[in-house]
Amino acid sequence: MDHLCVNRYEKKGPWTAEEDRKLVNFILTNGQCCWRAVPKLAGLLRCGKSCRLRWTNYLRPDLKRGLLSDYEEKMVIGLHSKLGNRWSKIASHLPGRTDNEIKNHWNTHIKKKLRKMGIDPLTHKPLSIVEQEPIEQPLEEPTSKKKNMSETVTRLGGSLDNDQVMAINLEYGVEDVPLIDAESLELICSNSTMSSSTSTSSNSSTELQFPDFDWSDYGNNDNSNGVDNIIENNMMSLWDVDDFSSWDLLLNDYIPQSSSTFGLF
DNA sequence: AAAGAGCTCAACCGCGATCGT
DNA sequence: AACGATCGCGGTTGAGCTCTT
Repeated sequence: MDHLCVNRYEKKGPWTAEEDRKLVNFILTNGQCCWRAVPKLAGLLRCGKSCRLRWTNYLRPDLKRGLLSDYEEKMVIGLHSKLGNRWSKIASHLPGRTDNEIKNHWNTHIKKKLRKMGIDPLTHKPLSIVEQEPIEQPLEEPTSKKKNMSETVTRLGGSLDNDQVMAINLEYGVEDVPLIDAESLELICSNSTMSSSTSTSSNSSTELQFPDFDWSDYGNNDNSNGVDNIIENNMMSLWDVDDFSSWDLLLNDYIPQSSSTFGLF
């Protein structure tokens, strides 16, 4: 039993626009700290856990929205072959994506896709082989997994080159996709030279750009590991221009329309 | 047009890890 | 070292939406 959510007066279920507004306002003003105290201080009848979840999975301004691109999907498959169901680890390699989002996408799309292609989503081996072998947990054998991942990407017609595949493969990595405080947000918005495209599609055919935003300046990003930098550099190109359009809404005229935050999606 | 089936994803639950005393 | 509080993760659920018949 999680004693963070035991108060019977605490509200559950879908978040309202008003609740979202309160939480966003509070965090942008005060930053993230002590989730247990957040609901009380923000005037919410929610438990801290629920607030944290809502913020990390939905309200965080650095989140990408929409379906994963082909490239992101390939990254997820590759990372999954290496890390298994460690969704938060996988998400840490995909800036702007949450563990929950990746987990959902895996369960609803990628699993089926792989099965359709004759690949076992658990082992990343061809189903015909898997049927003859006892199930092998992905985390147990690092060396064979590198091969598996490469094979998987290749089978998918993947466009990842060897460096990218190796980068994905390396043990653990970007631990901290930096969170952004209110001050930083203002800085980013004022510095951003992004076009104000109004496209809402996350279509991978869209030419990708990313803002002139140096992540190393933010948060506790103490990754001294060069590998992480490689991964980060590769992944930064995944940022969708349109994601930053919501930041203006957050900071200026955020007028909630529904629980679908910011009415953008 | 209506009903049922199938799908998606936000939110919840429970557990283990970590931190502070 | 022990214990309670808090956090974060992965699995699961179910409401609402879309598709099919």
